Amino acid sequence: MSLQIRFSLNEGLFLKDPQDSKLGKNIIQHSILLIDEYGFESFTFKKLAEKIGSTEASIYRYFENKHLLLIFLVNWYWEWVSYLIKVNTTNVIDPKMKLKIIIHSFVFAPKDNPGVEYVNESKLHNIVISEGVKAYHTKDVDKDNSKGFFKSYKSLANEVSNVISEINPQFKYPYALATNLFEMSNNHIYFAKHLPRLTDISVNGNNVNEVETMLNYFADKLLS
Amino acid sequence: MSLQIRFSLNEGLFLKDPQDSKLGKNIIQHSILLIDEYGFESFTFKKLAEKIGSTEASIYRYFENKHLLLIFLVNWYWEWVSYLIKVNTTNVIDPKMKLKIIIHSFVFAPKDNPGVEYVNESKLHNIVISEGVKAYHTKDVDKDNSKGFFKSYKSLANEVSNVISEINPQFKYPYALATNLFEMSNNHIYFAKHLPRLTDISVNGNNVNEVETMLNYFADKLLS
DNA sequence: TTATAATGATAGTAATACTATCATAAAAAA
DNA sequence: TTTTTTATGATAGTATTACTATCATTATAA
Repeated sequence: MSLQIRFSLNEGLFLKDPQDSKLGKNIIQHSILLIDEYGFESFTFKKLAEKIGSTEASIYRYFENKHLLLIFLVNWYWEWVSYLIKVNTTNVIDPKMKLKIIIHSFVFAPKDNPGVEYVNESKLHNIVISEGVKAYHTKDVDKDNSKGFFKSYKSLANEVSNVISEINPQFKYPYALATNLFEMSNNHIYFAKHLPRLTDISVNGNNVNEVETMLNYFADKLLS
Repeated sequence: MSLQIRFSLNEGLFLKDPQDSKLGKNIIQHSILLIDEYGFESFTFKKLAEKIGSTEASIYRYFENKHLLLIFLVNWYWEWVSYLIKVNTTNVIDPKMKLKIIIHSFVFAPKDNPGVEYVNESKLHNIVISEGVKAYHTKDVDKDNSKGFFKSYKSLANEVSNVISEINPQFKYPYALATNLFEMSNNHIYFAKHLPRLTDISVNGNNVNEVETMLNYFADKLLS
């Protein structure tokens, strides 16, 4: 019954592809649960090993360190969003409609078809919202970037910027708008939950309708 | 000759106000230099102690941990920006002009009058850009927020949102636009330097003119 | 059935993030 | 000035983290 999705993520991110083995899938599954529960700083390979009844040494055979694991998860998420967008926009020609669907796809990503048994997309989305920026806010960012660790995000931004340029070829900032839509989405969901005075929208439970409305408003207005 | 600016920061951020003593000022001064140099993760109180010829124990008498020190620095930065905005917008009545000056103030904050001898505003700005998000992306965010640790940022966002509402009282997202201008500024300076495919602008040296132009364009368009 | 690869078990190390205690120096009060 | 208080320095110690190394065992594939 379940989709057998398997993303080709940058091979530098892992020592051994975790998508290929039971233990690897376990690492992915429970690292998502634990990072969501403890936060990235308090998450350790030791806790993870205990949780899955394995050992630190075994986990280190898959990931060099927890930072690369985080980048892996974030990439997985963006690949998943790209996949959703691709599926939802096939046969859509109107670029305005496309952008609407794109926005819907990533704001509601975790609600749409949970596709892989060992990935809790909703919690992964929470991780991207709460910890995602830490993937590229490090002193290693240039080194990591040169290894292609952010390719998933960059190619997604590229696709969205193309749609933006289709809507309005004169618009000067298609990349900035594309990334800003993603960043705003994550930021304002986070603000609504934790720092509500920094936003106008509210998120009740996991109802992110207001975020979608806001992003559509911003996009429409900027591209008009 | 130098301005004797002294910001009243939330007292929960420190055990002893570092602005009150030679050692305290040394801690601030060199923590900025070291965080800028090593990044927040690799920055330790031990390294800082060595650098200023003091001891870990002494630094712990000022700050409970490096995370609170980071929040302190970020707050200091936002107080500094608030101060600049206040100075630059006195006697300006036109809200559109006000917003232009606000944008200019925070994009060029480090270039305008370095005001405090022991704070390198330019490097502090770099820290806010590279590490600032980590101040509130933690599992303690709600606890920290309830202690008022993010008040400086929230009150700045509030002031800017008031100007936005003056320009266009019908605009539905004054807070979101205000915070987005700040976040975009930091993000896209960072992108331009490290992940250029995620933005349209470029930053040559420390020339952030294109960022200012972009933010003005976004603000104008959204509020028209 | 034997080789090969994957995992587990255990141990060990350097660094981090602290806490505690006591001595000394500097500043303020008497 | 002398005393008291406060700030800082020096040193030591602990639990945890982020690994690395080695060897044994169990699956899997040849």
